[in-house]
Amino acid sequence: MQYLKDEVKNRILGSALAEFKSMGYSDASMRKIAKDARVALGNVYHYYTNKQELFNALVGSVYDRLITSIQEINRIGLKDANEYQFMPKSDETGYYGINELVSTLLGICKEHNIELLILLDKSKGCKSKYEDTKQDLIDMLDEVLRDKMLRNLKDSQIEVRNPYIVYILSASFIEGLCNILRKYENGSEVKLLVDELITIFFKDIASRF
Amino acid sequence: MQYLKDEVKNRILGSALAEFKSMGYSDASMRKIAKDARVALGNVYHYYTNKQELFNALVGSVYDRLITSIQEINRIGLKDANEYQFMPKSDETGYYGINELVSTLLGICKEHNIELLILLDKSKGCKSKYEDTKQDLIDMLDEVLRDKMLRNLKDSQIEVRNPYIVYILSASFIEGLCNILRKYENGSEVKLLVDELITIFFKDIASRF
Amino acid sequence: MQYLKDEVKNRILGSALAEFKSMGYSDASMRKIAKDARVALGNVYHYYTNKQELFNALVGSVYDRLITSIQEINRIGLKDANEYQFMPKSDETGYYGINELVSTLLGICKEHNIELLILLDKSKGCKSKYEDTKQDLIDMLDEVLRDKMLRNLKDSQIEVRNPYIVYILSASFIEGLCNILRKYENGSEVKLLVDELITIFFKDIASRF
Amino acid sequence: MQYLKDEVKNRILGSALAEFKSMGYSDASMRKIAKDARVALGNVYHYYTNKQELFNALVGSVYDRLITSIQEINRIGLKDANEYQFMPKSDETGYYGINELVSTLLGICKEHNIELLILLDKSKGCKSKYEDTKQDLIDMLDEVLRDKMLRNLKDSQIEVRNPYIVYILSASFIEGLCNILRKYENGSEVKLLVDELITIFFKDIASRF
DNA sequence: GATGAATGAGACTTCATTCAT
DNA sequence: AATGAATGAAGTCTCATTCAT
Repeated sequence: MQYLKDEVKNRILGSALAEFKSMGYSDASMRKIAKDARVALGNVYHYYTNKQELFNALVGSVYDRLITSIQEINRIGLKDANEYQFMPKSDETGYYGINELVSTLLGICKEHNIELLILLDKSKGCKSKYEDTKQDLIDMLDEVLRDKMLRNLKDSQIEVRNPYIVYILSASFIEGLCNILRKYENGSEVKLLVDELITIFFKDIASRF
Repeated sequence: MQYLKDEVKNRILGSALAEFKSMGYSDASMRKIAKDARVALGNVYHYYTNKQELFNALVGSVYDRLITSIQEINRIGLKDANEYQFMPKSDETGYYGINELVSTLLGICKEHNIELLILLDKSKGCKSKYEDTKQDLIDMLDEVLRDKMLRNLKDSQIEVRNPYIVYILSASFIEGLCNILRKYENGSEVKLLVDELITIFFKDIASRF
Repeated sequence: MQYLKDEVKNRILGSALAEFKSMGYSDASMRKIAKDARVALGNVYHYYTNKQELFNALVGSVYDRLITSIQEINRIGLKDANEYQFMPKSDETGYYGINELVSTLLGICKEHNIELLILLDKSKGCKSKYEDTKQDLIDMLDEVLRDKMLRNLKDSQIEVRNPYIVYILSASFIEGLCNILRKYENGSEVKLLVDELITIFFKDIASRF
Repeated sequence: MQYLKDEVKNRILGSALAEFKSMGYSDASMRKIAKDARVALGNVYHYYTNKQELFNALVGSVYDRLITSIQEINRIGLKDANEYQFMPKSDETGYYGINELVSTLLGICKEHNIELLILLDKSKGCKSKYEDTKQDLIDMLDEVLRDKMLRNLKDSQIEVRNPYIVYILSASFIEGLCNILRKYENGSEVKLLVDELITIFFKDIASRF
């Protein structure tokens, strides 16, 4: 029976993944999820307490992995920032910690491309921590960039009039990531595009301020 | 009574603006709009036939203005594209027609910042032309950039592996605009930030491919 | 001011007449009545307490006149019935009291054709005595016919298996009247058609049982 | 569960039948239907998509059967009419095709008396083909009678002043049918009364013009 | 008297969730 | 475990009636 159970569970998860992806959390229908999974509606509730739990089952681990990485990068970033005066980083090679973030995201994408997209772009209305994932990601990138990029610019005597431009840049970059995820489910093409995106966004960035 | 009428109308519009902004079209509640406007539910329908009409009253004129500009820019852009072989544009000065688009958006922003944001980011589910505004804007920018930027790059012997990167860039830029709108309701600060955003995105862009 | 008042009142009544006729009581809209009368909605309620009162103002006198006649005919009919054994009526000339009913109806029609139609056919949902007018009329006709026609038939040795057929005949006849009223607003054509209808229904009726 | 389902379905249908019969389509309340069926409101929508579908479930098959017959009779009637000059029908035996119509109606009545009544008399406002059933029936009868009866009268040198009298007769007859349906739910009594009604309406009709 | 904005109950309908089998 | 019927709250919208001006 354990075998059957897992098989049903996976059908539900697969069906839910598709529904959440195409409809978003709020407009996703439990009925449709059950139907597409060829499972009775009530049975979905045997496996998952409610819509939120089902959503959690799909994106929870991806969320945890992502948040952990974010915090880790933030922690290291902060440390680096403290050491900054002794060891300025080149903007050419390191892009201020973005690589770490991106490699985390790419790692997640390999197997959980859609879950990541749902988390970032389809979680509106789910009334839980997940709803803020995209914002958290943007904030984290913003923070890292402020710590590092702004210091670099300051060293180069370049004045940044309104630091909110960094936030906007972060948000735009994350949106770029989302669009790549929307278009490509295949990991390798994602990687190529993300690399291009990083270059376009951050190469020689100091010269554009 | 005329005074009262306008006052109530404005309360409804204000309440609706806030509700649509925070909830999006689909999740916005007519009940809540009425309540926040301190007006009986039925009275909202005295002023606006239905939810769609209320939405239309908020964003309709902004939409018309925006679409007109988009079509105008596309028309001119197409003409330029046809003349392209004789007179290549510099990417430094013109930024490929983005300035025209942005000046339109800035004009709208001066007085209808939030309406524009709703149109671009909160219209999902409204089942009308408004629903696609953001996509239309991105597509238009994508088209302009393909026409002009890709030709410039080709002339410079720079090969673009996957032209979808242009679309991603367009979407990211529009997202940047949205974020500026989200943050600043004041027109002049918006203008400064948008100018910075254009520079960061498009200055020397050829060198980053 | 009295002049104005009557003028407005008449506009309301005229508008209401048209609305009740085309929509029936339940589906008639007070808003439309006010609008068509070029009168503010609230003002309708100055002249008439509510929808029922407005309906009453239109059809009340017609109803009273009709009911009075019905009762009168019933009373006489009953008297005739009691005298019946001494003075049998011919079915050819008298049609069992139908002429009296019809002449009442025709009298009403001359000036209140539409009111009569509304009373008979458009009063559903008004939750008052008016709602049953048609039924009352049918019942009255049924009663008269039972008193007289059935006795005549019995005298002629004709057995009527199920006396309910008399009720059905009455209802059909009244329906015929309603259709004439629906089609013709002009009194003289109504009269001609009603006479034909009486003939078709009641001439030689004994021979058709 | 299958038992339960049918039982509930029947309760809903029964409750709806009663509500539509007494209130008519427009004034029928889904809440009341649910309540009288001892079922949650939402559950009614589990069985029937909406009010119209519920109405359709009640009267749809009856409507189809009726319309099919009407068209069939019209088709045959037309053929007869074309052959008329060579073979005039007696009004005594055939009653101009009414028998065919009536036998159809009687067949329907045996099991779907109330549904037929609702279709003919309570469908106002349902915004579908059903709304015109009674009118269709009257028109069909009117057409048949004009084709045949009026020709017969003409042959007999009887002049019909206003042919609308035929329409009135048709409508009255249909109303008679409706009244029989209203009174008797039992099929055999219906048949007897309808036969009487036909005789009273159409026997020797030429002599009454 | 006159205006029309304002009210609120009730209409149909949807859907996440619960429950009886 | 599995089913899908059943529930009920909340959604949008309508309309007779009331109320402030």
